[in-house]
Amino acid sequence: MTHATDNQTDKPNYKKTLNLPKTTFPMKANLVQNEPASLKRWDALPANDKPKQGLYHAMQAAAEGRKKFIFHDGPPYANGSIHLGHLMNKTLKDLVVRSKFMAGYHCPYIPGWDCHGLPIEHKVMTDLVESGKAAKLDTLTDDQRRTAVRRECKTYASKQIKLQAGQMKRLMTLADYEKPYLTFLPEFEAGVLEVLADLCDQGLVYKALKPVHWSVANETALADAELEYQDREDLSVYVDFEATNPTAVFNAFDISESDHPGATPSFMIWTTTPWTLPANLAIAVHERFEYSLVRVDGNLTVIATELVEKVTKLAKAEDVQILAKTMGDKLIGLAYTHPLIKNAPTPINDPDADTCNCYQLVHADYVTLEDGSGLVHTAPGHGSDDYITGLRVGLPVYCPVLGDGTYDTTTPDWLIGMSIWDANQLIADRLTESGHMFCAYRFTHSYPHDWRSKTPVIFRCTEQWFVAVDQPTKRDGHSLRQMAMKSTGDDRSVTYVPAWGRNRMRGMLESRPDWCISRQRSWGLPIPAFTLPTGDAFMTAASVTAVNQIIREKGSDAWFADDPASLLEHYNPQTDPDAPTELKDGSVTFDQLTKGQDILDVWFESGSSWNAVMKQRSGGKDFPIDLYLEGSDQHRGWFQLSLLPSLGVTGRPPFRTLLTHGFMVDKDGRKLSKSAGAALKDLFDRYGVDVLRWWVCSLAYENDVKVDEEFFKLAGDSYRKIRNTLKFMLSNLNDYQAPAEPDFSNFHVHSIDAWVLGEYNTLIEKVTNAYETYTFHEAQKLIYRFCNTTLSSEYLSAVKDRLYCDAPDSERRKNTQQTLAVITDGLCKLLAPIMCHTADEAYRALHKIEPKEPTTCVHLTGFPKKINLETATAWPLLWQAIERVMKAAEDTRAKSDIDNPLDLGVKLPDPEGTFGWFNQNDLADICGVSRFELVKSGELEITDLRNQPRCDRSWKRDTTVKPRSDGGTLSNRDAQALGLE
RNA sequence: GGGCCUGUAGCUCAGUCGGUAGAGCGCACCGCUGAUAACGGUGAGGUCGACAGUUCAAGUCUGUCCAGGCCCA
Repeated sequence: MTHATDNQTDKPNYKKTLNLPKTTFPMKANLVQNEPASLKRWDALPANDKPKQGLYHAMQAAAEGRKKFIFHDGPPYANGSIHLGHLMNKTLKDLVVRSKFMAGYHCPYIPGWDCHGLPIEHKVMTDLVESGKAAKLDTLTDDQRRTAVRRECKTYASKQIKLQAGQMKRLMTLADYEKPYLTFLPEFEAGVLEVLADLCDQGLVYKALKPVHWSVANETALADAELEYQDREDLSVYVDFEATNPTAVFNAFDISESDHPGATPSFMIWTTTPWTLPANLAIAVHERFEYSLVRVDGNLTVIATELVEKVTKLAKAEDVQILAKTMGDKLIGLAYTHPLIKNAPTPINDPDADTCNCYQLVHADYVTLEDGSGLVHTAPGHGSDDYITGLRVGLPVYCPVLGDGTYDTTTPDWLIGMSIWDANQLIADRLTESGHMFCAYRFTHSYPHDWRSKTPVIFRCTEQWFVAVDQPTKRDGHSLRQMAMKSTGDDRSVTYVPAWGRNRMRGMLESRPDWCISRQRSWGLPIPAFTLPTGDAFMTAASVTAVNQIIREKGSDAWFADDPASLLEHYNPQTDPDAPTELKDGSVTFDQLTKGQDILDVWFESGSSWNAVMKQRSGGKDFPIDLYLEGSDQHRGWFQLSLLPSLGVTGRPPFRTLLTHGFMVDKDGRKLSKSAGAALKDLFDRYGVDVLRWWVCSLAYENDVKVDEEFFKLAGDSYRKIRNTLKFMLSNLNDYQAPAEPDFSNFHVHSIDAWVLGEYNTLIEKVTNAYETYTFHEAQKLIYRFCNTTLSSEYLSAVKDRLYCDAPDSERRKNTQQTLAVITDGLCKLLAPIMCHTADEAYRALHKIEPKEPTTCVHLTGFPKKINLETATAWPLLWQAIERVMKAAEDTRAKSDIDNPLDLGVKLPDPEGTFGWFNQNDLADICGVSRFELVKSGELEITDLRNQPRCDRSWKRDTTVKPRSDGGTLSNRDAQALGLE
């Protein structure tokens, strides 16, 4: 063999005789340019004989016949670009889809969008007003106008879906994007109405006047999930309501007639919503609290004893004197005079209401001594507690506030037509003038707001449709709440990840009120209810089913286009046991009905997706669903509102496992601002999706997730570490042709190759297990640790010498190359769900796939199988010894002028012969030294080998180095590699 | 105000049944220059949110408080 000589020393230059690493796999990932190319290549993947192509369909075709894993997408709202929250949610879901496939399941995934609802309608209406088209709408009939608005909304939503789907595809998420579920599609709408019909059938749907959260800005009732809490400054007032009969009050306090004070006593109430005072019909006290009759600066008033000091201090009262005390139950039934209204008013829509129980003191359990005066202002038309109290003691449901937030004609003249927000101050002023105001101050508290308009919400009584939570079902008499408590209780029918989701959900189900499912808007699925000439509502299971036949065929626009008679074309009152008698006996015909104006709460639609998508598309097979995965806010949202309909209809929960993730917060742990959460497009372009996915995968997602620019940079750093490890392995496999099946028969149990393959086996087991249990950050950590520590710093740095310097075909080198090939292949597969692009890039480089060949793809493989190979059991002990050696070597180098570890030798005492079977060349390579010797006794010794000859080729100073025939100084191994003696 | 959750190194996180606090990143220093916009080694760095309690012993159990998140009132 000939080789070049070094000009300066005249010695042979051996560099060109080494098997130096070489690969087409670049160090620089260039993700932003190269990821789209991968996406394009995957899109071209054929899916067997199926008409559809692309990676998703190829995977489905490959998975046919496997055990199914049913996973269901919670629909994001079809509005705006996707943001950091979507990044986390969609990536986590994709980790499930991909890891389930790789683990050997068939996991189809249908993406969905929540398309109806206020935010879109609001946006569209704003645009229509701005473009001047809104005026035209006013010239149309109601049905025409709503149809026109709906058309615009549909166009808008479709555009948003296209935008988001494109971004989700760029995120490399796999799903059936050609056939998503959209809540405005007739097929979906029909699936929702099926659920509604079944709930009607179970006797759970009713219409009633109830106080609901009402958005004044949008003139609609709001669901709990449509509220968001914001700080708001309000006027807080303490008001004296004069007793009608002073003597009765004094008697209640057991004051003898001779001691009666000469003034009229009052009852002091506290409220933060002065605008509800005109609707006051009662004052609630707690029968077991003690109340005091107090003289405050000359006035007589009643306050809970415990709160006297607090309240009077607040008002800066100077002279406070407690005259007498009594228990709350003595006060019940005492009458008072409303400071603003002479006679108790009757509700505008119920002129016959009985008002004889108004303006009295009543008992209520919810009275506390935390705030206020211990006497609670009660307005049944404006509060949920108040409503219940009103029902109990026989008060009318009086709500003098109209949908637009102004007072109706039953209020005093000076309030009629006025906005409640303006009335707050005016009412306070009036009370001050009339001497009823004890104290008023402004304060800030957290208050519910309409999530869309960001305006404060009020409680207001309206006619709404409800799903009853405590009503027994006709099926077995169990109420939704009972079934829900069972499913979150001990029967363990649902698994919660993390486990505390169970308690959280349980707490919410325990206390939730009936579900208000109606909305007063246009963009949604109409509630197919009719009004009879008597004014009564008509909606039965059979009528809903009948109308649904039309909707399934024509879509919900038919509700607005068709008349009642044609909508009820398939309805026969004779066969409907719940039909109203006037329809049964024919005294009322269909054309005398009027169509209801309400649409369904969007949560009812998404809450029916288990039926409208999963059951319906699979003919009932894909139910119940294995996994729902969403943010922890969905405990109240989609999770709960899917659970309730499913329990009502099927008697069982729709899901087997609920997995929740936390929210993004800033680097200080604070709520993320809107602007900080945006700008995802930018992140794609700066870091690449593989880096973003790697970052998501690293998150302890069950808690809040801190997000900051810095973290993406760090994720980029560790991405590069993985990439470099892959690159190094690939570059040492350049001259390696893998056999069809790897053969480990000539591997020594004590070899370092066997050791690393043992570590690799452990990795496979732990990582696949981590995927299985959705602990993706564990998988990420294990993979990173394996690349960084096991491979890069331990194995690869040890085998570098044999890869470079051994004869290319030496058994030792070939064994190591086979090891590398197997590990690289397996690593690509374990990484595939996370770094989709890079894993496939490395996999194709490993198998030397031509760039134009599209069919080889790591994503169509599966997780690697463990290698059947024994590993020496003494390795853990050996590594402990090696750690001591490394420290000693570092010590020696620090204390001397030796720089290069190859100038060192090691003598390790091994009196028991524990390490006797290990190859001492392996040990030297692991430590990066030239010689490693096991000795029977003595201390660990690091020797200076600088006076020993150094191999010109491998730079090692082992015992075989000597001058060779080519003029160089070489070790035996290097001489052999060059064919020299 | 209530329910659920979180707080451990500068950062991200482990820490099982209560038994002398761990890893990675970053940082500092050293080496290599045949993984090179790489690679290897060594090291510093902690009142475990605070306070009290139970215990021979508390990051771990109990209580109170502080800070933050989600959901609700």
